[in-house]
Amino acid sequence: MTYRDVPTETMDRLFLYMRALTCLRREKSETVSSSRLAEICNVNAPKVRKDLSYFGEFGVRGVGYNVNELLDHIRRILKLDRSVNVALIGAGNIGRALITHSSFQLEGFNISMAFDIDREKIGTRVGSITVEDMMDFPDRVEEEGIDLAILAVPEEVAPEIARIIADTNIISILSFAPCELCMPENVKVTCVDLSMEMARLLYNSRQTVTRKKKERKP
Amino acid sequence: MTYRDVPTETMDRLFLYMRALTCLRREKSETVSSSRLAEICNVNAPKVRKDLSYFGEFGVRGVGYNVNELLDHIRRILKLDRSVNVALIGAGNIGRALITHSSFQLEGFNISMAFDIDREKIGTRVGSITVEDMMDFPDRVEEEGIDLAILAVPEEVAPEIARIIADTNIISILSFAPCELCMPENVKVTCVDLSMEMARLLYNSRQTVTRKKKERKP
DNA sequence: CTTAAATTGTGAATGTGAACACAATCACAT
DNA sequence: ATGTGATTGTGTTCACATTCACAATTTAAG
Repeated sequence: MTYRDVPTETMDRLFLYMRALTCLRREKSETVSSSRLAEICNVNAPKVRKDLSYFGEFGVRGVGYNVNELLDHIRRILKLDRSVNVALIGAGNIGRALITHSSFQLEGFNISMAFDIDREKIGTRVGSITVEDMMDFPDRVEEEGIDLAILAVPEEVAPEIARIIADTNIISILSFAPCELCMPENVKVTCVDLSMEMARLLYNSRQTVTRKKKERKP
Repeated sequence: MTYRDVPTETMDRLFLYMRALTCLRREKSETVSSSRLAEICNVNAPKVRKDLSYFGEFGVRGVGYNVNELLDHIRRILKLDRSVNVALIGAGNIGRALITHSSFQLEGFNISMAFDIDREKIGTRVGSITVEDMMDFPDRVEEEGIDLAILAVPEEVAPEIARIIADTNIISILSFAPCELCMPENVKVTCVDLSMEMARLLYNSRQTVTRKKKERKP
């Protein structure tokens, strides 16, 4: 099932709603109103309602939305109702942080394998995972059914690694290398660039007073 | 100087252009055409030209844009022509990764101080920085003129730390805690949630074939 | 000097998303 | 039962952003 006439922006916000609902569930909230949900996500209430209404009538008038129910609906819409297998490439500082920190292991994403090209690191353990040889990556990925790769290697080796990934059937890469990766067209790469986030953040803080307040993109 | 009638979206894309230009400069490119810049940023060429034209005429017809010159212009527009002082709070795995990894120390952002509440960590060195006591944070921040704080502490202590920050005049926080922080209205918080990034990425990869290609938001 | 190729800058048209007001619905108290 | 307060769902209007086509300008070659 694909949702053809749903605005791209709405689709985007669904991920925000998902995160907020996950928080609310953790806090044992039973129901949530559109205005509360909007508040958490930094949007406005009518937008929340309109967004949700594209997919059905999930709320109860006069009451609000059932947190668990709505979360399930959204997860199904976003095709996140099955858990996702993630492979980490690069067992350096970032890699270790990602595996160790529980907050990244959120809801259905589990980093189940780690790879490196460094002989020193291969065979060592990070958390409960043993670092494997990057040479074995293509075979192992197919065996284990990996959906997504996290690229946490130094910029210099990123292109080399990229070539290895390109030969597998992985089509989703989350990269920490601050550069363009050369990839086949069907492979989607998201580049995590914290300095860009900081720049945006800083700019917006500085504008708060002078500029008409406007909601920020997620 | 504020830019009143510039679309929000244009403002947002400026950060993308900045990153791309930084890359290009590193690769010693002298000039760049709108189409090449568009390619790197995953947008289209007319959009790049229109965006830039809101701020002046930076290009040369028949030739393109001078990389250095354009980068300077954009940095000035985004008020990033002076370097930004960043304080890290939390000297755990993430914190260490941020300091160690050179790619985060990008262009004008320097993490110059680190704080923690853990007695064990205070006084230790991370890279070239000595971890200080969080109790001293308010004073030290004022002394050193910190523009932005990175919050890389476990979720449990995040609210406590948030209160300390709230009493300083820091108005920009980049948080790795996957939860809402209670902050005064004028303080902007950007929450880095990698699992949400992963979810978006995965959804978009899966849609590539069935859905009409559409540019992704930055 | 003239022509061709490349590339920017931009006004007008088009498309898309946001806002808003209000009708519809529900829970609950009396 | 019935009214009241709360909250959702949505059609319409409006504002904003994107696209497109083309004029303007530059470089380079003949």
